[in-house]
Amino acid sequence: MAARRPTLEEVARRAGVSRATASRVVNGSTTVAAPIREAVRRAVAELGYVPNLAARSLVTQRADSIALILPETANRVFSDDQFFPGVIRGVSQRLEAADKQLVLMLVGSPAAHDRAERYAIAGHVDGVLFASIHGADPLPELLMRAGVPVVCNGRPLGSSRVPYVDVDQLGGTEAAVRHLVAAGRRRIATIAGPQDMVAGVDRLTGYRRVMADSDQRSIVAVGDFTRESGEAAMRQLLADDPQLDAVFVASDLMAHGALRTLREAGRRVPDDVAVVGFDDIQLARYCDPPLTTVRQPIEEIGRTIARQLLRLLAGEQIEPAVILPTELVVRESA
Amino acid sequence: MAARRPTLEEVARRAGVSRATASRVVNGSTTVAAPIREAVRRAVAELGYVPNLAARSLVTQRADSIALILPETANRVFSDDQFFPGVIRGVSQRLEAADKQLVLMLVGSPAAHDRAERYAIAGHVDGVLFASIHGADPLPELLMRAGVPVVCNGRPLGSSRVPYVDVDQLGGTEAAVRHLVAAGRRRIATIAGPQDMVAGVDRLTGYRRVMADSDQRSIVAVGDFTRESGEAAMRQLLADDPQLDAVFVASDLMAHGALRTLREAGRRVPDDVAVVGFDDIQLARYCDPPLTTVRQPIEEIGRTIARQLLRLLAGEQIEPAVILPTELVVRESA
DNA sequence: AGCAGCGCTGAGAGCGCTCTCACCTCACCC
DNA sequence: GGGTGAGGTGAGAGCGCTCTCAGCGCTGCT
Repeated sequence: MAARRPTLEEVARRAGVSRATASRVVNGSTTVAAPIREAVRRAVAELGYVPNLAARSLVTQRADSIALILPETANRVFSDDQFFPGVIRGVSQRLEAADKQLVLMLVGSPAAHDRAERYAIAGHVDGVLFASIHGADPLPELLMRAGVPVVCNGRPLGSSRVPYVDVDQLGGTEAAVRHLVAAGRRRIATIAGPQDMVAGVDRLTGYRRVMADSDQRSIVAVGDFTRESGEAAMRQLLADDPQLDAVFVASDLMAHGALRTLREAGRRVPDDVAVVGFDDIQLARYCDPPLTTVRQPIEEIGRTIARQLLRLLAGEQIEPAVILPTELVVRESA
Repeated sequence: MAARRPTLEEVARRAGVSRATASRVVNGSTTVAAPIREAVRRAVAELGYVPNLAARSLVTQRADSIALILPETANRVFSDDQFFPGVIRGVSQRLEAADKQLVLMLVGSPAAHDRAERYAIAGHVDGVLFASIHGADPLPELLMRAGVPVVCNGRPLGSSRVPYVDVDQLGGTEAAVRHLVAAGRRRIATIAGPQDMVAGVDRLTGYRRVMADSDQRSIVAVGDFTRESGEAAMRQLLADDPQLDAVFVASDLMAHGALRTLREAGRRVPDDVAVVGFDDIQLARYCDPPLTTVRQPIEEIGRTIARQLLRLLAGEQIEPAVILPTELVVRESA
């Protein structure tokens, strides 16, 4: 298939030096005499030599690349139009600075799950980052036990000792719901996220807590963070309690769906029903009306998980958890 | 860092066989006696053995994984809320069936570009897929010359011999613009995509062709496929020709931005201005009004580039180009 | 009885690289 | 003039695996 590629041996021969010296030049060692260095460089250029990474990592025990595992189908990953890209961008920034290759792996199916596991344990990557973990996915824990450095985005459900980085879900949610209470709303419902994800669970917990504090009854529907599910959940809520005057929606995408249902049902936002989302994705600004929502520092999450992993790789001790702040952004929908 | 992992040697010793036999069992050879096979399996399980892929691919010259390179910043990649995920899903399906690992690489910066090049040439992957190529990016051609099997999504600009898969951009565009002409629109503008991408160029060409055929003047603004650019381009068009009664927008995301500008300018859609998009992303259905657009078989693109690459890897001869059909989807915006 | 042939296993080479260690050359100094 | 050490280079081991090839014990045929 692929043309045979030149080896270091050939480069060395052409430059009239030993393999060891050629290797030194390729790897930027300074202890090589200038003329020899030049000769090797020329040989490399002429042959179009590129080191075989498999051979290199076999001896160095490093792969100089790290995996970002998104345990989702590609659909979910990308339908959320700013969360993943933001995280990825943050991760990229940090890894690029450390000259590590970022490898993205989407594991939706069980087969892909297994393959990713083997891939990571087999030493193709030096460490693994997880984003958006579903349920008590055993993979992070499993990899950690196998000796692979791991950092998660989002507190893992279940009892896990995997270090993670999360945002202040509870704080953000409570700020949002209190905002509705303070505005005089009396029947505040919520569209919760999937209850097998920690973001789904925490945002519902925050909502319930404020409701209890202000002696209001909880009105709950559950979605899965997609637009369609937001639409359906909103219909459900209107059926359950036609009198509701506010909704806290656990993601902006679901809020977008909810807005559509409200429009179809003839409710004006925010006059009849106030709506608050979560995430502050780009779309939030383009909703009609623009969405009041909870902003999370998405890129910072990416940068932070990458930084923690790099520290781990460097042999440092790292915090078991890092919590980043959230912030309520008030626009027109509430 | 990582705990020392067991080697095949240790598995063999524990099972009381040679390394060769252990290897045979691990790789599923049938020519091993059942009791020995069992013993090896047990040893593998007990030690938690996972083959070192670097060592394996060093000798087999295969990596059993293929790269999908997205030469974009993560932002652009994901803001398009259905194109990339669709392609990725299609690719995943095919590769999973072939038991190959998919490695996604986002190369936005020049540094990442170089790293990706080395990564691919260094044999970390058996082949490379490209999606959404910018300008005359030399990377595909370069990799091909280096002996790496390559297939592109989208006809590469410039003179390239890299095999590709594309949709019928011209046909789709012409259908869309003719639809506007047939509806009696007399001042049809366009918001074109970036002119360093073939999708941007072709869709503008198609528009111009129909305009010329129907003796209408072209009214052109150029965006970069993002929502913001669509918004800005629409403002530009309204300033250039306040009388325009239709717009063909080269992507749904830009169309979403354009709709907002039109609403702000007080134009009713489709009464005052008809709008047609391109892509048929999910959002199109959620626009207000729902967007008439050109659907392209996104997942099929992914499946097709993957299939072509796998055929290439298998040593087959493949077509230099495969063109997939597009289809006009009429909703309410035009 | 002898030998071909089959089913199975083990020895060993070698994939392309890095890295240790020994060595070789020169100043430079006492 | 000999010793010392710095600066540079090469030989060779070995990373963990696959795969060829030889060899083992049998069966079954001549």
